[in-house]
Amino acid sequence: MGKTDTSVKMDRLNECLENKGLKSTRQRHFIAEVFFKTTTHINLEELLKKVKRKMPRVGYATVYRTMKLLTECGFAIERQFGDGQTRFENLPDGGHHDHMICVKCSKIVEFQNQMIEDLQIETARKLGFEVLRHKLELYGYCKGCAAKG
Amino acid sequence: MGKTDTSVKMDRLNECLENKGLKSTRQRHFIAEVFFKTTTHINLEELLKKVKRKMPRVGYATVYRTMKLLTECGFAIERQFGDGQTRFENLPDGGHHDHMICVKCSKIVEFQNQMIEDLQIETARKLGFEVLRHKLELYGYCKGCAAKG
DNA sequence: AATCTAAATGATAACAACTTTCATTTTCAT
DNA sequence: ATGAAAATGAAAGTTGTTATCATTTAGATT
Repeated sequence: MGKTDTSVKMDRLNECLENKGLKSTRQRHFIAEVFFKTTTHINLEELLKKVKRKMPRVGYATVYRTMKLLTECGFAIERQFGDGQTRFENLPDGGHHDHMICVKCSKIVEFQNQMIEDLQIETARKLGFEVLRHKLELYGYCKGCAAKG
Repeated sequence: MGKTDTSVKMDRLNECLENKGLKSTRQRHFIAEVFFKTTTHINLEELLKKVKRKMPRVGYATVYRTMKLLTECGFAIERQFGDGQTRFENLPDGGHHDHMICVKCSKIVEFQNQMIEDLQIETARKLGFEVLRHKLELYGYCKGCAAKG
C-alpha cells in the first residue's frame, strides 16, 4: 500500500506553500488535513468545530484564511447553495461535477454529464464566450421525498 | 397601441395583492413599476436609489419587503452570482434562461438551450430526482475581454 | 365625510457571515 | 541562538439581510 490520498495532497500543499514563500505551520497543516478528509460540502463553522476537537485554540480567522489559501491553490472549491453560507468541497479526483439539491431534506447528490458540459461550451462559443468554469445546480425532490409526497 | 408591458404587469400585481388581502399602497406600486422597467440584474441598493429619485422618503426595508413580495408572486427571480449580493431579475417573457458571466468585465449575457434543459431532467431522473428548477451559470471571458487577452 | 382597525411604512436595531486589524507568537533563514 | 517576516488568535469592523416598533395610511364601516 502506497501513500494515502490525503498524504499525497499534503505533499502537494507543502510544495505550493514553498512556491508562494509561505510558512509551514502546524495549524495550516492540521486544518488542511481535516479538510482533505471531508467528503461533504462543509462550511467554516463545521470545519472549525472539527479542527477544535484536536486543536482547541485555533480561531475562526485561521480556518477562514486557510480555506482561502486552499481555494487559491486549487485544493478546494467554494460553493453557494443559496442559504447564505459558503461551503467548501474537495477538488474531486474524477474531475468536475455538478449538484442536485433536495428542496425538502437538503440532501446533496453529485453528478456528472459530459454531454451537458459540451453543450455549454458550444452554446457559449456561439455567443462569443470562452468558458472557464461553470456552476449547475438542480433543485427538486430526491427519491425519498418524491415518494412521500 | 395597447397596454404597455409594465401596465399589464401592474394590473396582474393588483390582482395578486387583492387575492392575498394586501393593501395597495403608493410605495408598492412605485417600487414595482421601477422594477418592472429594469432589464438588468439589479440589487436592493441600486433599486432603492432609483426609487428614491422620485420618492426620496422610501426606506430600504420597504424595497426589501416589496421585492420579497414580488418574488413570492412570481414577478421577480432572486439570483446570486457569488459576490455576496442578491440580485433580482424580471420574470422573462420568453421563459427560463441561464447566464454567462464575464469574470473580467462582469458583463452578464442570458441564454437558453432546450437540449441542456432536457439533459438535466433526464440525468436527474436516472438518479431518482425530480427537478423543480435549476441554476446554470457559465463563467469565463466575453467576446471583448477574450480578444484583449 | 368622519371614524376605526388592521396593515404598511420608515427608521433603526439586531443579526449572521465574512473580512480586517493588531498585539503576540512562531517559523525559518542566518 | 537570534532576528525579521509571517502567522495566529481574539476581537472589532464590514456588509448585506431580516426583525422590531412607533407612526402613518388604506380602505372598510359607520
